[in-house]
Amino acid sequence: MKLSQGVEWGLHCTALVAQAPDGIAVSRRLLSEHYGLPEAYLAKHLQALVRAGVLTATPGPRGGFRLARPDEQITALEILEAIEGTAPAFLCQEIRQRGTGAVPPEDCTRPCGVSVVMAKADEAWRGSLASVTVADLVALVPSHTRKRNRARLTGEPTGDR
Amino acid sequence: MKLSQGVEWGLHCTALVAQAPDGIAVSRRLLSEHYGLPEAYLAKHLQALVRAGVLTATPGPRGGFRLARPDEQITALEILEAIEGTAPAFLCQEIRQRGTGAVPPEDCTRPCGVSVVMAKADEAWRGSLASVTVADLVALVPSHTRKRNRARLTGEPTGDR
DNA sequence: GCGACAATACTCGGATATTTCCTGTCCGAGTGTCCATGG
DNA sequence: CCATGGACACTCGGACAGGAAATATCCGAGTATTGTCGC
Repeated sequence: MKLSQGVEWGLHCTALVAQAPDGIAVSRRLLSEHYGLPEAYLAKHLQALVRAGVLTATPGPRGGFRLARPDEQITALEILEAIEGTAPAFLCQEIRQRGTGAVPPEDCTRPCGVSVVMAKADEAWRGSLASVTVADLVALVPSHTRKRNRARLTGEPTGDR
Repeated sequence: MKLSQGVEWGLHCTALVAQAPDGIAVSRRLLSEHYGLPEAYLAKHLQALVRAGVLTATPGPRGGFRLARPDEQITALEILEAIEGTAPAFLCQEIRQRGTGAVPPEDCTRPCGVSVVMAKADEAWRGSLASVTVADLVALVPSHTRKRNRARLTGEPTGDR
C-alpha cells in the first residue's frame, strides 16, 4: 500500500498557506510554481481540502486559498483524510462467514481478531497524525526559509541572499 | 489509500495454517474453499508469504503450506509486509527542493517536517502490528470454531453440530 | 507374500488478460481590477 | 478632477483521457501415492 502523493502536496501547500500574512490569499498558480507541481492536478487536491473545511477559496484577482481556521486547530490527519478519504485502510470483508468453513452469524457478534488488530493499528496511525497541527508543521520549517517564503508570498522581490 | 485485500486473506490463512496439527500441511485448495476465495489468486499471495519466509510449501499429494517458524515468532507485520511490500506508505518526494521556491541542498541536511511526521505515524502503525503474533491471532478465535477447524484440517468428517 | 516399477492424481509455481483507481489535462463560470470615457 | 461603465485578466470549479497497479485466471513442472506386475 502506498498512499497518494497528493497527501504530500496537501501538507506542504497547507503549511505554505499558513505562512502567508493574515488576509493574503495564495493562488494555486503560486503554489504549483513554488513546488514545481502540475497546476491543474494540484487544483484537484486543493478542491478536496476546501470541501473538507481545511482551506477557503477566493476567486478573482488577488484571490486564492486561505486557512479556514487557525493553524493550531487544523491537524495533519484532517488534511490526509481530506485527500485520501476517511475510510479505514483495512476493510474487513468478513471472509470468515464465507466458504465451506463459514462461521454461523450467531457466532459473529464480535468482530474477528484480524479486524480488531488492524483497527488498533489504524487507530495508532491516525492518532499519531491527529497529534500534529499545521502550526507544528510550520514550526519545523527553518526560520530563514520561513522568512523567504513570507517575502515571496507578499509578492515582494525575493531578495534571497 | 486502501490496502490490498490480500492482507486480510494472508492473515486469516496464516492463522488457519497455524491451527493445523504439527506435520499437517494445508493445501491452497482447502484454504480457498474454506474462505470462499478464488484459488488461483490466493495462490499469488501465498507465494509471497513463502518468499518472505512466513510459510513453507510442499508439493505433491498431502502437500500444502506449513508455518516456517513457531506461531509465536511470526508477527502480523511480517505477513503484511510480505504482501504489501516493505516500502513505507509515505515516500517523501522532496518537493521542497523543486520549483521556484526550491530550498538549496545545503539547507536540506535534515528531512523536512512533513516526512518526519509521516514517518512517525508509519512507525506507530508498524509498531502496533509488530506487537501481535500469529499465536495471538489464533487465541482470538473462539474455542469451538478452533475445534471445528482442527477437525476439518485433519480431513475428518466435519461433524459440526 | 514381497519388492520394484509405472501410471496417476494432487500439489505448487510462473506467465498472461482484465478491471479499477490514481495520475494528468483541458476548458468553462465567476469575480475583482484597471482603464477609458464622459461629465 | 471625479464618477461611471465596460473590457479584461486572473481566479477557482467540474468534466474528460492516459497509465500504472491491483485483481483475476490459465497452464506447465514436480512429487508422493497407489495400484499392478513380476519374482
